[in-house]
Amino acid sequence: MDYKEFTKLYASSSWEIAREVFLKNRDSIRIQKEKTAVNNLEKIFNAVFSITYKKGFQAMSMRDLSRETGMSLGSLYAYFTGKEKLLDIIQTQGWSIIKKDLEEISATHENPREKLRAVIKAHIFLSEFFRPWFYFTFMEARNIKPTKLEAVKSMEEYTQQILTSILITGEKQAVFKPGNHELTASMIKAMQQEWYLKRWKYRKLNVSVDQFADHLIAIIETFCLVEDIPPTKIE
Amino acid sequence: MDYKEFTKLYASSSWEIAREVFLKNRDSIRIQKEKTAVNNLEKIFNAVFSITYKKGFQAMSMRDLSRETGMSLGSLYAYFTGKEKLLDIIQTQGWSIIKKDLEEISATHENPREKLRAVIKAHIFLSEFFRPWFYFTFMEARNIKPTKLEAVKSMEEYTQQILTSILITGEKQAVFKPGNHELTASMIKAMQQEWYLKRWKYRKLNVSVDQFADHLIAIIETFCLVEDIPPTKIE
DNA sequence: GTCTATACACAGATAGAC
DNA sequence: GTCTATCTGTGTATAGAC
Repeated sequence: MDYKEFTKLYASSSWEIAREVFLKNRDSIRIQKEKTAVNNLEKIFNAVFSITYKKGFQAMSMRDLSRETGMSLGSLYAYFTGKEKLLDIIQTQGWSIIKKDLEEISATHENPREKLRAVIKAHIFLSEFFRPWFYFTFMEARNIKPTKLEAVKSMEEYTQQILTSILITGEKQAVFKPGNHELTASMIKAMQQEWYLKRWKYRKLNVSVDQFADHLIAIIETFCLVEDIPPTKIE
Repeated sequence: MDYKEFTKLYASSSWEIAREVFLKNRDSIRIQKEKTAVNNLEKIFNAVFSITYKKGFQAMSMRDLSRETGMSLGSLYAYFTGKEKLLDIIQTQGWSIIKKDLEEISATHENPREKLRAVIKAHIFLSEFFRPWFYFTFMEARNIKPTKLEAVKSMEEYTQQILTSILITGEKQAVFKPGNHELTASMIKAMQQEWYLKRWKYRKLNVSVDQFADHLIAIIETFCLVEDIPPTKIE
């Protein structure tokens, strides 16, 4: 599967994400009409991403946000009770996107080798499609309250656990070599993260998301596979 | 070489770093006595790292810094002309540390295989020793002015270039396989970065910096080396 | 060299008209 | 549902005593 196919099958649109946020937070949002609310939420999120990419969430003032969205200060506060709540909404939704799609994909494949490929690719493709959400959740993780921070860390451990268990299962089936699977899983995560943290670099180098994912998989398969079956034989 | 040996050979102390900053910025620092200035600068840097690790530089107030250092607001402003200047000093010094030691090490080895190992390890060991500097320069890179930001990006490209050229030289000498070396170098950098961005994870997993570095090198050598010479044969 | 006290700008947030 | 006008706290930075 390449990125193009992926987007057709899995990715929900930016509007659908905003709608999900609206439904989840109806009690704290003062707007009644769904269409208005969802459209403006979408506008707000895009503005937040655009501003914070350059200077971070703390440095973004509500006046910045007002200018970028074209909405007044007063209006903004009808969509969230305060700046902190806005941060919380985006963070929570970000982690929710990651978790949902990753679980879906890790359930669909049987063979460990294919499963490993599918999960690695899915995560990279997701991070490409929802790059602002991924980037934001990572970079602004420090700004959330300690209680929520624990949730973030366990989320990191959870997604790593998915990879580790694939490697362990593969070893039992003699598909993968023995080794420190936990550490290998960490390295995979590190490389996946690179894609959304340093996009400017890959745009400059003219590396596509498909190339990037294939290269990562080549490195990991060379390291993990018992026999080096040429990649063309499967799929 | 392991981490313990490395620290004996290369790393300059926290005090020496502060002294270097003092000498570089004598014109903007209002304190005359070297000993006083250097001691306080060291205290200030440690306080900045401790506070910003939790909430970021923008969220750190000068009052926070005053509390953490035990110095008054007025005193702090004798060491730097403003908060922005403080950020600039730390960023500049951070990049300077990385550049200096990396150049030194990449010049010391001849054989491409050993050179690749040495450079990879050196970067990881450096980031362990100066973790607060590395973490800070990465996480707060967004807060610097666009002109300086270009310098940061070219720094990233420069360190990557060191790795790429080792891989290219190695390919010419038939030590490394052909491939997209630029992309491989990127992946190495991504994994190196993981060490200082997610230290909490490796502390929890009980992974030492030596283990981490060896695992990274094993992955990369398995992927790049023409023949898989057992690692014990060299060094 | 370091302190306390203070100036002044700008942030987040709300009230109330439309 | 959205706007403008405004309140109040906190931030950076400085003046001037010690």
